[in-house]
Amino acid sequence: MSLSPDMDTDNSLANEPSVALTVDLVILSVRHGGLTVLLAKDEARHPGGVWGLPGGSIGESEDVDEAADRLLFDATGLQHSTWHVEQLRTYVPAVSSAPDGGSRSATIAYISFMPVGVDPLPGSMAEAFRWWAVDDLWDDGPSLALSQSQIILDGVDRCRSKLEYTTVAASFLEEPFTLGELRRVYESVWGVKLHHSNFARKLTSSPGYLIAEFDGSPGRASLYRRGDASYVMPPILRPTAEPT
Amino acid sequence: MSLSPDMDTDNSLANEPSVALTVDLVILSVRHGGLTVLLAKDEARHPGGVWGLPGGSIGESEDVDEAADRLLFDATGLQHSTWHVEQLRTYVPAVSSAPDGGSRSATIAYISFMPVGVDPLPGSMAEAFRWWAVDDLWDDGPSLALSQSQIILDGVDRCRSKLEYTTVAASFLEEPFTLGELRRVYESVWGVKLHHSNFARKLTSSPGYLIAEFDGSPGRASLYRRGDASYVMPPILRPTAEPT
DNA sequence: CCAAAAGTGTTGTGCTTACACCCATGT
DNA sequence: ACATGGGTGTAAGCACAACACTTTTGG
Repeated sequence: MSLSPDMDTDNSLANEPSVALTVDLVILSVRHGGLTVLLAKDEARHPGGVWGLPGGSIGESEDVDEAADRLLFDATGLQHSTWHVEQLRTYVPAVSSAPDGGSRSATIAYISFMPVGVDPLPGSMAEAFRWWAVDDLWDDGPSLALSQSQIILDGVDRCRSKLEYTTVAASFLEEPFTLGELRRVYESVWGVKLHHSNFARKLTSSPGYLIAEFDGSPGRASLYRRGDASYVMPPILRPTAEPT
Repeated sequence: MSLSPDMDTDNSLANEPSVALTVDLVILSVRHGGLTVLLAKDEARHPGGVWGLPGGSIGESEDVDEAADRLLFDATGLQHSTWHVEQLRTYVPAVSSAPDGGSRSATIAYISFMPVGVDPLPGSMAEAFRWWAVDDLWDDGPSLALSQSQIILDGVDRCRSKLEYTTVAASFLEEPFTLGELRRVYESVWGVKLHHSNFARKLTSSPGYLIAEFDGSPGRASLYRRGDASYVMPPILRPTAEPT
């Protein structure tokens, strides 16, 4: 049917139209007891005074992962060596549905987790940054482009499920942290309540998740740092309403 | 440091260089007791007589998911409505490391699972297709571009881990299938042996995974179809050497 | 003095594992 | 007849959930 080797499936690197290749960052954090996302009011990237995801384009000397690292630095002003950054997904709408109607756009979305206490510096780029609670985004939130909403939704989904079987929850916290703080991360992201004692047992027995830094007695909370493990074994399953 | 709003982080859709935006397909199947990947010998996409992943470029009237669907049809000649297709990752090397040295390339990789009994039709495009065992790919396999090897590795990793907590294993089989066939999919992909009785109990008790079509007595195997569930609850964990 | 948070202990339940056993089919 | 594959049963072991209890800190 569409076996057309000469026009559509052929891609000899020359006759491509101009493609706007951009990186969008879904930077998440746990603040005020809920999951929040960092949005930017950037007239260049999001014209019309609307809020949107921070990001930018890829430099010639860097690959896309390096570009995401650099743009994350641009948006937050801080090194992120201990933070979690991963590619989320790439969005390429049909040309006809592109905003300007004519040119191809491709958006490579990344997701990153940032601890509290780390705040972006809005000054240098005349951009305004703000944390928005993701639960209120669709009710009280700012006006967002449809594609941006979809990217945020996908990023939040990825975040929620990654907490189950990886150790990324700890990257929402600055070291050292207590088990109670870590538990509140899970509770805030998932919107559930977890048993403090069983939670502590499960996390401390997961090999490589946590490194005890200060051993606390019943009154004083123990302090921990992130271990080397990336995966939690066995996984920490959400108590209610597992996906079916 | 790299807070350079005017040149690097600005991406007003106009001044982008030509970007070759292509879709690569990692089409996996379980054949001869092991995981296999479909490679194409396509002079247009992979010059020099080397093997590579099937794929192509995105048409103007379609988004990237639709393009992956269409290209999957082109490579296999068969509709895939019941098969599993998902985006894997996007690869954008630095411009300096591109094959022709000058232009930007972006490869959006998709992964798809195909049952046995479905074979691609190589004729119409003068392309040669072949299934290659992924375990032998690095020893006895064809010469592959480095980027293609990386994409295949990432796809196989994604496949192996998705078997644990989703129902995609069933998409490696044509309906109806028996629990033994499904068990051999897990065993082939993971390279392990599973207890037949406990495996059957676990799978049949996972809500929505399987729909019994023919109820077998102890001698005759029951036949099943895929259910509506996408996730396995609880997950089927690999017996040996879980990730840490 | 009381509330909240963190650590420790205990017990029952449920699931998984491992193994044994049975039934039907095909060669 | 026997090997193979599939289905059923069961006892041991383990993990987890739920709850009670203690200790410290903070107001």
